[in-house]
Amino acid sequence: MLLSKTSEYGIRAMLHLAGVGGDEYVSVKKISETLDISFHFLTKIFQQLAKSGLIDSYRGPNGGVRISGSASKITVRAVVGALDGEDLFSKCVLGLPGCTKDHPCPLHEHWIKSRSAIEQMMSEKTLEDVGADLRAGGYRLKAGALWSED
Amino acid sequence: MLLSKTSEYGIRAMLHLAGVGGDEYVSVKKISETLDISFHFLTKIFQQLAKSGLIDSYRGPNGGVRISGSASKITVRAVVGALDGEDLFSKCVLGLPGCTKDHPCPLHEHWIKSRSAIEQMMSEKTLEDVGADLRAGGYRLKAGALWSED
DNA sequence: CCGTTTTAAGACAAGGATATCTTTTTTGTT
DNA sequence: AACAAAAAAGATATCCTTGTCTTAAAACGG
Ligand code: FES
Ligand code: FES
Repeated sequence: MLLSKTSEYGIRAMLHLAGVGGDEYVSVKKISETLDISFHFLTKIFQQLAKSGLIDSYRGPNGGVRISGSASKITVRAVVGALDGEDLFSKCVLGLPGCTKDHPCPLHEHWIKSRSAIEQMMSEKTLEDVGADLRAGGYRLKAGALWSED
Repeated sequence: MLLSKTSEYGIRAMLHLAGVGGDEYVSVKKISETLDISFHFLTKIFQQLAKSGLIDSYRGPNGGVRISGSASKITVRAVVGALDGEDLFSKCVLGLPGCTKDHPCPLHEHWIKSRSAIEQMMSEKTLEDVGADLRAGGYRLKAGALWSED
């Protein structure tokens, strides 16, 4: 699998926040119910995203999480980096240590092209872009239903 | 991680066999020592590859494994398919069930392009091609040393 | 001040991937 | 026939990811 469940859930949750828009705090409970993701697991994921500075969190009644700063400055690439780390974007496809042009495995030249394509794809998608797509309709963030705010 | 350890090891072992060339049986023990891969684990992997028809195996003294049929007909793509299955080449990047144009997630259009690029990269690399590359020199299949037959 | 809502943090359980070990079966050699 | 070499098969162990549960801390409203 390309991404861990942690990243899959984390991206879906962040894209959902982008779709909702605004700078209101949304409770993790609500998000987990809307997207059919385990509440406790999602809580852990948001804690990681908070430590990475991608979200703000606030406790107490009407608390929750929200995208930190501007959604136009955060990319899917950043979310993956915060949750899964840099391995996908830096490591050898065969798992050999030190993937460089000087010590290539037989797939190196081809792999780094695909790897860059993935990274670029994730880097050019800002949360703001996806939020607009979601609101325009036709896309989904969970099984069985098109996106809606709640 | 893109590929499981099973696929990483399996590809390295198959590429090694391609580098050795010929239709002699090579013992799994020898391969595991040459590539620094756990012998027992590699045995399991070759058993899967045998069931998929990508290798022949033979027991007893001077037995071992060899590429089945022609190395020019087997691709890295086929090895991954046999060991990790088709998920990488068919599933939604966000893990949603049923990745199709009709029920797209917000990353669908971009992801299927990257996904196809990966599949094509792996499909155009035959074992024969890589075997020739290895023998020409300059590539590695293990940490710390360029490829050699043993 | 007290109770409720919410995130934070930590403990724990279930599962799969990875790794190791032992036994069995096949084959070749002496 | 006896022995050795090698893959096949199965049992078990270790680790990491995933998932659940419990308790603590913060914030708000009455
Ligand atoms: S060394 Fe293998 S992809 Fe770079
Ligand atoms: S539906 Fe998500 S990649 Fe196709």
